[in-house]
Amino acid sequence: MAEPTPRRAETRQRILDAAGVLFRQNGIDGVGVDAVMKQAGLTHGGFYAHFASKEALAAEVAQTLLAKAARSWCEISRTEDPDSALRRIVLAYLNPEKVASGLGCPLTSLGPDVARRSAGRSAVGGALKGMLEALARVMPDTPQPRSSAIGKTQPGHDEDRNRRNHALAALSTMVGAVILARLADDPDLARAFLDAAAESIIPAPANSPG
Amino acid sequence: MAEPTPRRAETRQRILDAAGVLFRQNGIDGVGVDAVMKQAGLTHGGFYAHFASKEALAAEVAQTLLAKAARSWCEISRTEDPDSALRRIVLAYLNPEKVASGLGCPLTSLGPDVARRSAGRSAVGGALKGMLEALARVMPDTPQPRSSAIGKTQPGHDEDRNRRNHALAALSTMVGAVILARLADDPDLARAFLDAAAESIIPAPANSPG
DNA sequence: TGTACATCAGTGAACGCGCGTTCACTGATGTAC
DNA sequence: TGTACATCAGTGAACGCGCGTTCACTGATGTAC
Repeated sequence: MAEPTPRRAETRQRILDAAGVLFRQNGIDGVGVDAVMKQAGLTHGGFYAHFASKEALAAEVAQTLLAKAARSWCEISRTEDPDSALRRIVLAYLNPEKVASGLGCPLTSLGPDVARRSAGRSAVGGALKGMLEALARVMPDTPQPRSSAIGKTQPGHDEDRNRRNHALAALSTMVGAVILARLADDPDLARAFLDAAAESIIPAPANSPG
Repeated sequence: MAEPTPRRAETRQRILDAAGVLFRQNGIDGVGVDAVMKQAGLTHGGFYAHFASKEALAAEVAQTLLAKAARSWCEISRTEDPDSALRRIVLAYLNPEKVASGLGCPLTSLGPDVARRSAGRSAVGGALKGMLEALARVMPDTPQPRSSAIGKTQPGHDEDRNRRNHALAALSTMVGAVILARLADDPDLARAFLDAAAESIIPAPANSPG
């Protein structure tokens, strides 16, 4: 009931960090509570003093990592001009070494797993919207001219809607490219997915997303 | 050593089909051999007369489903003009009911799971390339003009490279959009991912990918 | 056509194992006087 | 400063369970004569 002891909170965080690494690399079902606690430097018995269940841990891991990504994108979108912010966000997301490490955005490693668990889905909902808002803020408006718009909203509204659609598509492209790059047995093909995705999102010529 | 009996081959196919449904809906680790065999109308003991292990089944399920998708795309790309073929392929992939069912392309449900298993990765390599080739064949060349090309290859080569890059990015977008749509707890957001992805891939105005 | 036998697909009991979870206990930390 | 006690984070043995896998067996199918 009282405030959690500093030490307790720190241990809890260590468990979250350990699970963040292991779950992304091996999948939620591919890692036992035992392994998570060992990675955190503890024994498995103490786990349930910090989390109600392994499922609760998984949901919180996804939520925490996604919220961290959303905060980082918000920060970048506020401190840089839109073009360079977009560039930085996209190239960091598609960085080949990060992709190969299996770490990076949990959407690419845990997406389908989290989507199957209702606890997971509701946990990540807010962070996902945060990522989309940050991304929409740095998206260029209408890179290619759009024909036959229905034109019933005020000017400015359409721009926002357009930027939001670009953000939705761009996040889809990034998530898919990372998953497909990890799936490709051929390293050249893996790299090609990442490069093609970066090129399709970043308007200016992009030579090397490394 | 001899030819497999017709009955044997048919049973094997029933197991593959059952696993194709269950693995996509619940994940590979979320379904036991027991459940697969029950869904196929058999008992669990007979499984190992048809497959060496559950891992081998998983790899073959992914390979089979992906090869089927590649064949379907090839067929569409050969029998229709590129624009309508692309439209049909993309709208079928992003169909909201199919997405909600959890069936459809195994890349979206099993992608990260398969990517973690080396047997899985090597099993799907060929089919993945087949999908990309079919997609590249129906992709429009340079929807937006590309500036500062290095221009050292023959004309025609650049077009191919460009179409291939579009195919890589388009497949990434489709895979990501389906995963994110399933992850979104909000049905409007789910629909928005699918619509935005379709609109970003299909050049002409696309009103409803249903 | 009918009987005897070989083949083989599928059954279901059994195995060991690792998982998620519980709980009585230990040992360290912090407070009271 | 030092002792006695309460609190509490973490330990590790134990639990039941479900999983992947094996195997002796059954019952149906097909062949030989």
